[in-house]
Amino acid sequence: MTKQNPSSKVTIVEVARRGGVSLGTVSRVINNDVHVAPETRERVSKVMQEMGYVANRQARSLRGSKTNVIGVLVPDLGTGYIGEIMHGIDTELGVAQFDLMLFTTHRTAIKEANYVANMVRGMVDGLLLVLPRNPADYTGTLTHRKFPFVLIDHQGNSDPCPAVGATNWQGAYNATDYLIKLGHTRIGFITGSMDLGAATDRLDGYKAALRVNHISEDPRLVCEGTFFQPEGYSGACALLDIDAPPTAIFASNDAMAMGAMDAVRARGLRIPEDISILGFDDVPQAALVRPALTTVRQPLEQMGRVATQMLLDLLHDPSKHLDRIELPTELIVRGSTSSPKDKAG
Amino acid sequence: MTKQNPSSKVTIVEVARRGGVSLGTVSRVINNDVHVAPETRERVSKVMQEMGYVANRQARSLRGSKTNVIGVLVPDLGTGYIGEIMHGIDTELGVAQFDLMLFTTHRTAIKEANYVANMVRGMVDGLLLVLPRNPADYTGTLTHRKFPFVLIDHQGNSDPCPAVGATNWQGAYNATDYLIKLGHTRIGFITGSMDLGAATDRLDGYKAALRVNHISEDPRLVCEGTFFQPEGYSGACALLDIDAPPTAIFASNDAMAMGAMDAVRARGLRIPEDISILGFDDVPQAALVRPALTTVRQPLEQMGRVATQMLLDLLHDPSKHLDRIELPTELIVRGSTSSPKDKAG
DNA sequence: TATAATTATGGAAACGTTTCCAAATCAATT
DNA sequence: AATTGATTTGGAAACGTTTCCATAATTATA
Repeated sequence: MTKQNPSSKVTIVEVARRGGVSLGTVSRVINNDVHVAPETRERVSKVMQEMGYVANRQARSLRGSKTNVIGVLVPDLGTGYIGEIMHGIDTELGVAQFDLMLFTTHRTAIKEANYVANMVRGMVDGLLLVLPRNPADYTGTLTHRKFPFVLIDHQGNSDPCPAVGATNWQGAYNATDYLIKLGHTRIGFITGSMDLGAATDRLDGYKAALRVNHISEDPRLVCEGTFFQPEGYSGACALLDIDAPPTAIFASNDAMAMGAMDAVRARGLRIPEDISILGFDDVPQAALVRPALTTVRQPLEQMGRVATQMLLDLLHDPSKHLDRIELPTELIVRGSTSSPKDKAG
Repeated sequence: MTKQNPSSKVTIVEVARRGGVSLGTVSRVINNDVHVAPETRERVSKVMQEMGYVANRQARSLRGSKTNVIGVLVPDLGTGYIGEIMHGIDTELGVAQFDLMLFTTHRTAIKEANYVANMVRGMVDGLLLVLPRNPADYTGTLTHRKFPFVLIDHQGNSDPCPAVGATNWQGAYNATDYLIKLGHTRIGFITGSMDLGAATDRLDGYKAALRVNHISEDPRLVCEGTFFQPEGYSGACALLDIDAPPTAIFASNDAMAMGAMDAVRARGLRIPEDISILGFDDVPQAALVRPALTTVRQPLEQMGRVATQMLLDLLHDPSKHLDRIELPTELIVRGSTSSPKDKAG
């Protein structure tokens, strides 16, 4: 390696001088412009390599008015759920040679909408909004300003806009139907945050499956939560305390399902022999826990990938009109569910 | 609101024209320069507000050669461990008005070192390296180029450089000593990746506590893992299968401890009555699981905060010489540990 | 009142690129 | 040999700031 002076900044003009060409030519070499003689290209390339040239992103962005960076707004990190989505986003951005700027909601809880509208302006070419809480606050502004964005995992209960979600209703329906087919008739349900479309859809899917199978709804079997693990614990406790307790508990996400598993075990009951437990999401941990959790798989990683592709599409052709996409959920049967043991036995 | 034309870009020159002042004056207003008449300041501020002016980050960075962005390199996301650290980083960056660019290692596994050395150049003012695998690859380059960086949670087994860690040895020592004081004499240990300093330190702390308490080491009680949950499961199974199985299992992190809990329960044994389980890290989930996990708390959030402060310090005064900092670990006693039941009983 | 000292403002250069236009080189056609 | 056409290259403007220097305006001092 003959790197000359790695610490001092080597710009395009240095390269031009040393290569005996003009700025324009160097730029053309960098950007693979056709209009440059093979011989020149090679010579300039060699000089760049030797000098350890690295393009200045700000200058490039300033001139070209695109940053090759996309912003991702997440509520927090550290959950398997977000982790999976991020993985998908990250993978797809990697192949497209984009970088990722991370914004977390907890950091600027108050002025979130303003933040999205202003701060981000000029720093990123587009925005991926993961699990937005009240997207109506910004989707209007963003649409109006023609700023490219895609929502991930939020029910478009307002104006239609580019979004990626999963078939929550169908997933919950299938899972409930599966429990019924196993022989369960009293199935407890722990909801998610009912202000989220995903949560209401799952509840509706559950109810629909009961109805279709001619099982009457029992309000005492439905217990409200907000997607956090401790509510799975307390919810399951409440469900086990009613007169005719359920033989299966369907939690609206895996975190609550794991809380429910703990509650069931704390009562000295066995899973799945005494109580079946079913979750939603299929976070990586669901397969690692014992017994492994039967759950409705949301293709989280894929959702991240698809959303990213949509956004890149949008960047490429801003006039393109994209709408909500729903990816299919899938029931993953593992060890936490089985037929109820015979009551008479 | 009298925002004029939010979508078209309003620059400093527009503001200057409309405010009847020069570019320089507008810039001074923006940057709170003292040399501007109060009256002028107010007038210009009002114009900026009316026109919805937002500074262009690239132009600013280009001129000032600082981006107000710091880069964070993480192995992956979605673990509570990383999540906590990120939270700390994020909080501290928030108050300092910095933004966060995220790079994940899994994305560019191969050329990680090159990536750090080049791609990042000019995009960020400094780098936070979380759980770097082989930092020797880049610390050299970074130091040489005088690029500010701080390592988080890696044993400085090579040259001294700015880093934040925790007292792994002491934490493991204390935890083991606690188990011994409870009456345990056969304590199983599941290691982390032995290529990481943190893992070897924990093992050494465990051994030291045994030695001090005159308990002879039994190699069969030490079982190698790499910090992943399934190894906690298989490790615990192996430990339970030996002739005189342990009455307590100390896993090198919480993920493996949870795997071990599953294994113990799968054998029909109770926690902590039959077997005590002890973890390391104190991830949020440790408190949520039942029984709640006794563990050695690493102040992860604080480690993220401290590292960020160090980096910001370094940005402010590049000549400053910072060294490794170790934050104290703390034993958090919860429900997964107790005295061993009397063998004779 | 004239001069010096202070403060506020305007003007222009610079940051490192990209891109457009014009000039120059070269081969091919008449 | 002269004209045309294609290809390669140089030169300069532009992107939106910040910062430095000089000038203008104001106040204080002699």
